[in-house]
Amino acid sequence: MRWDELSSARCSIARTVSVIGDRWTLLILRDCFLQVRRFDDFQARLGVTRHVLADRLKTLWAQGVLDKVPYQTRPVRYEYRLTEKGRALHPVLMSLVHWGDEYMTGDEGRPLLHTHLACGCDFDPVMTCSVCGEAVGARQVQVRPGPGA
Amino acid sequence: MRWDELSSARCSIARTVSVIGDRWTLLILRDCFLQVRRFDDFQARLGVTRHVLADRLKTLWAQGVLDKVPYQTRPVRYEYRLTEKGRALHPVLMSLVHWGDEYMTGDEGRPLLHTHLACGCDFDPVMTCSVCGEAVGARQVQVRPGPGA
DNA sequence: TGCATAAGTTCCTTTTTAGAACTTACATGT
DNA sequence: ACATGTAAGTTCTAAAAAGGAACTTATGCA
Repeated sequence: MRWDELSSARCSIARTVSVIGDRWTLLILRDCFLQVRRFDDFQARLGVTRHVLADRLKTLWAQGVLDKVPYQTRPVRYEYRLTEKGRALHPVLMSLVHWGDEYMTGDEGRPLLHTHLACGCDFDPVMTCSVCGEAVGARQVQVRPGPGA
Repeated sequence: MRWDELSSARCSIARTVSVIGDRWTLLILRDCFLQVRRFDDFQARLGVTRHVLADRLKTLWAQGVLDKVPYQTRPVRYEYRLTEKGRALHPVLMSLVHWGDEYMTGDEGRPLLHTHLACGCDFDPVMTCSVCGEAVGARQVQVRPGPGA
């Protein structure tokens, strides 16, 4: 399976990975959720080469994950903002953060704390079942073919 | 920031991405959750080159995400199984699946359905707050430096 | 002996990335 | 007018990674 075939695989993970399954793309998205919006800001924060950054931003825009919004004219310059489709990646990023907090944090403690504004508390993300609301573990999930299989 | 510097960044996403932020690694993990365990099975299912597969499995083993378990002697052969650290990546994979189901599925419907064995229903994963139990949206999360910042 | 199996490894070519400089279209200060 | 600065890329070359196919190792089986 080559990279460009991934998006047509009959697998939602493969399709998602075809859009965001890249080291730099995930870090760009992290910064998007932290309100970073401009080319040079991404570049300075990430240390990615400008070439790769331009390529990844173009892909994310083409996929409808990011929107280009003009923030000045003469010359026209655009900033990048998450679309609704992009904001829907929030659980992915939160899952990545949580795993890093749990398994990649040393004695110094976690780098960032997250506050749930609705209840005012620092929290960890918990993956739950949309039907019964209980937390879902890996061993409680069974998979079977769907209509698109 | 070079790739090998990622793991030492003061960011849990960067640290997580330094382990699993690769197209093939994510697909390998997908197959691990689907009970694929042997080299040739991964290779046949993914179509990844054997070279890259060997490299990614070695990295995942070195990071404690996969365990090598001998399943025969003469010659000794090992199969790869998720460790507890590896199973903890389940929410990441479920988030990726769900986003793909929502945004990358055509008219034919989703490729796979997931049943929550505890309640017996097909479900979608919902990211909730560990404190209040409510669903958490991107705009209800505020970030601030933690002890490891 | 000859063929098959499983898990890699090796070799060579193609693609991607890193790093630094260059370009374009303006605004601002001297 | 002219030099300098800013933002968002683009271009160029060398280095690193990935693709593809064949080869290796250790063993079982006919």
